[in-house]
Amino acid sequence: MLHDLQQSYGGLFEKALIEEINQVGTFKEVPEGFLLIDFGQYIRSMPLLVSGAIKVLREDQQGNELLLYFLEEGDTCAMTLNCCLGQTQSEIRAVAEMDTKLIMIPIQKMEEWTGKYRSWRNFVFESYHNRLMEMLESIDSIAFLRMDERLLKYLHEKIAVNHNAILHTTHKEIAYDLHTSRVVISRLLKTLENNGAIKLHRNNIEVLGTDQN
Amino acid sequence: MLHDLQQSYGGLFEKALIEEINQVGTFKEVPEGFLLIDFGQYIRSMPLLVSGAIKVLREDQQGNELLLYFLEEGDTCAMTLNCCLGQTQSEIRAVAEMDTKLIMIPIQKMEEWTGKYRSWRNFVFESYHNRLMEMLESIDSIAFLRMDERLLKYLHEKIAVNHNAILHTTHKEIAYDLHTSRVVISRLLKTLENNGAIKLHRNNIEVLGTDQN
DNA sequence: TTGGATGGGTAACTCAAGTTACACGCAATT
DNA sequence: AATTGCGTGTAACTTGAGTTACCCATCCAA
Repeated sequence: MLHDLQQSYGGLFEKALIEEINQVGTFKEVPEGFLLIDFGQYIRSMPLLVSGAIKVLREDQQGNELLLYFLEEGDTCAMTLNCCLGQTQSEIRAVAEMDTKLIMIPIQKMEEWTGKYRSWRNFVFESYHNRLMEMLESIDSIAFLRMDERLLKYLHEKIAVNHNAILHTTHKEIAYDLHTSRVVISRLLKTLENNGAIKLHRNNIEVLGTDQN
Repeated sequence: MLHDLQQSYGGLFEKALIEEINQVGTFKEVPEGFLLIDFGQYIRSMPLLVSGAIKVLREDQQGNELLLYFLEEGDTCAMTLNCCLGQTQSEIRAVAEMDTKLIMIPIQKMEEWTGKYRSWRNFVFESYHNRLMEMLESIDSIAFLRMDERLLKYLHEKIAVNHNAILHTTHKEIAYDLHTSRVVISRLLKTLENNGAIKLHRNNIEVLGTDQN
């Protein structure tokens, strides 16, 4: 774990903090699709992402989902920070987008460290900042873009976190993430294919014209 | 200013911090409609709200707006926090919803105080928390509600911050805030009136069935 | 008092997106 | 080989909301 820690957070945290994390943190490895946090759950520890990616989702009253953003290496879950501090329930669902490695920090340490380590404080502030920016991005997409534009953006985000221009997913799952119906996604994907932006296959989508090809 | 400070933040901050704020902060009083921050501006000070309310907006590429949330007494602008720390430009526009009193803190103090005062740290964290929750609320509304529901919710939020069930506003302004067109708002308002939820007058809307009546 | 600006009402049309329904192929299981 | 479930394609219809156009009323300044 120490190696992973130094790899991902060595440049960010001072030595003493790295050591503390190494002592009180627990290493966790979860497979793709693993449900890390669900709505209404109380959170007892805070995740630091070492590798992989996490999908953060919101749910409406009918149980339909909406993707908020992805977390990647070096990120932490700001919503978790919130819940820890406020002792409130989780407002979001977090699912492993791929096989993912994390270090879990007991929440008691959080408060302690914010007083003790300047680098930790800055890290927490920066996490909040990043999450707010991602929420803004998300609002922009939902409020200002048409579904076809949102879809294309989604595909490119997904490529970025997966480092692979071939997305192993289904139309149904995309529809869940974008809070629409499968039929709509199939229709729009077909149009994108006709425009030469992507190629459709069973269970995967090849996105053309990206750096990952 | 000291009086206002103690009124709004006395229970929150320790004495020493209140005194520091009193020394370095500058009191500011702005009229309704005053543009406090605009997109792209660099921010040199951070506002603490003493009384009144502030409307925080996002803009799309065509220059159309979208209301994100309101700030009230005891709040601060988390987006400002962000911008101060990151030295980046403002991502939002902030407009006084009514005559508003603020205390402006030079941003250099922010960093200093987060190390020095626990109450300040908690205040900043809590502000971030509140803003994230409001962004979530905002996303819920945009993504999950129909325009008529969003409109009704908007009216009630507006009543809450104005402490008055008669809203002095125009259909056009509501349309801006909800990122739609005046015609759509007029249509929906008329339906609400026919359902007995509101009464329409020139330049003001009376919302029925609230505590403020 | 007249003309312009602003606020609001309403009809008619367009379009993006959601819904329903059904067809077909692929893959795993029996 | 037959069954079942899943992933996808597509047509036909519905609906919420954006657009255009034109109406009238109020208010204010020239």
